Parts: sequence; structure tokens; C-alpha cells
Amino acid sequence: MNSSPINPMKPYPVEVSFNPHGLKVLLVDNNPTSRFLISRMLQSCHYQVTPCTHPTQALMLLRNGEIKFDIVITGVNFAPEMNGIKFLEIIKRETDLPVVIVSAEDRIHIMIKYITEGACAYLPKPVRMEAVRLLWQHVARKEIFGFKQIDNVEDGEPSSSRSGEKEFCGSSNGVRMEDEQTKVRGKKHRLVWTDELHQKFVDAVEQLGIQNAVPKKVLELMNVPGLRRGNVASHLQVTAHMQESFTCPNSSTGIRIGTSQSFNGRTQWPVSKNSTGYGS
DNA sequence: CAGGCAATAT
DNA sequence: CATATTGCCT
Repeated sequence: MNSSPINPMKPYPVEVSFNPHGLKVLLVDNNPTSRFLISRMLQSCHYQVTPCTHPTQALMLLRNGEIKFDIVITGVNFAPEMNGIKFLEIIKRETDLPVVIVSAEDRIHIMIKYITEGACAYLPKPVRMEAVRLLWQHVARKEIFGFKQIDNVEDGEPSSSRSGEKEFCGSSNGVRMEDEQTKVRGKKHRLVWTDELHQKFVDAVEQLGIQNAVPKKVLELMNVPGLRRGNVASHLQVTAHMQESFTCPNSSTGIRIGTSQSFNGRTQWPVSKNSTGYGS
């Protein structure tokens, strides 16, 4: 009597102690009026709102982690340097937060593009109170299913419940953002250590000196958005293992990580240089 | 909490 | 099969 499963067919272990009250919302909108309005609506729904005007601010807030946001609500009209899709990409890459797009643009194909990129909802302006009130659902969904709603079907391999996510095609060095015709092909959820990325890694390790090359430091030095400590730790492990395979144990300080020709020859790392200007 | 390492997963 | 991710232990 107490438990009311979301879906009788699929008993998820969530005893819904979920409480929409006070959910932390990051609101990004550079239109003062719109921002104010939406902010008011959110507040009157008892959400805890943090309004900001530009993606750069938003990213700072998200990355610094001081506030544990539950959901991001964002507009799409930002300065020439940034656009909604691009911003969405970054958020999806760096966080697992549900992202709701708010825009006056209501043409289906545009909306589809956002949804395809991982937005969990698209609210055409003017935003109705009704919609705002129900926003908690997206957070709840994430809580219940553990991760994203995006499900990748690649090569007929259905992604299981908890993985489809991040990564997006990005040219390694020349950041070409196709504004209108972004291709949504080539999603992989595994980080790929391209030569370029590996090089950054090597540089960082060299700078630190192999003895001080711990994941955290290396990560900081590499300064690659979206790269996580675990990634570096893992890579550190792999490269270390490589070294001991064919390096004379005599050289204590000579790191030999970039091997002649033996690393991976792939090229598929989604991080596009500095999409926004995360300078530091 | 962070780092190493081993077990999984893709 | 290679290697990236997760988990466990220190």
C-alpha cells in the first residue's frame, strides 16, 4: 500500500522519497525580462533558483561545484561566441544534469535538434506556469533511472540502462561548429585517448616530473574540459604499465611515455579546444 | 579524499 | 582484443 511503483512492469528501487521542494535550478537567460519572469515562476513553485545571464557564468557555477544543481534551464540566444546548441553540448559533456531549453523558437526541426543533443525538454515561450510546475519530473527521472534519458542505438546495440551519454563529434583542432546541420552520428561514451590528448598528458607528466605525476595534478595541468580525474588515473595506470614493459628500470627519471609508434592511432576525442573560453 | 591497482565493461 | 571505466583497498 505504501509503495507505488512508477512502473508496475519494472520495479525500480526508488521508494520515491523524492521531493520537488527546493530543487536547485540554474537559470541561464540573457534576456532580463524573461529571466525575471521565469525566475519568479520557479520561485513561486518553491524551486531554489540561481539566475545568471551568460553561459560563461553558468559554466563557472557548474564547474566550481559550490552549489549542487539539480537541473539547468537555459535560453538559446547568447552572444555571437555562444549558441544554445553549443552550450547544451558543453553542459551535457560536463555534467549529467537534465537540461531544459526555453526559447521563443517553436519550429519543430529546431526543437528536435535540441532534444537530439540531449535536452530533456523544450519549452517554447512564453513559458507557462504549468510547465514550470512540472519541471521536477526531469530531475525525478534522472534520479530513478540513474542517468540520462538518451538512449543510443549504435550498430544495433541497445545501450543498457545506464550509459548512453556525452561525447559529440568534434574536430580535433579546427573547431567547426555547424550551426544548422549538426550531425549526430558517432556518439561514443568512452573517452578516446587521441594522440593529441595523450600529448597533453605527456606534457603534463613531464612538467610535474614522473614522481609527482598524480592524477589530480596532471588533470589540472592538462586543463581539458570534461576530462575527469578517473580518466587520467586510468591512463596513468596504462602508460605506467607500458613503460615497465619495455624500459630499462635503470632510468628513474626518464619518462618514456610517448612510445615510438605504438600508441593508438585513433582520432575521436570530442573536446573541441575551448568552445567558450573556459580560460582557466 | 586521493592514489594504485584489479576487475569489469564496451 | 584493447583499453576505458568502476570498484575496492590502502
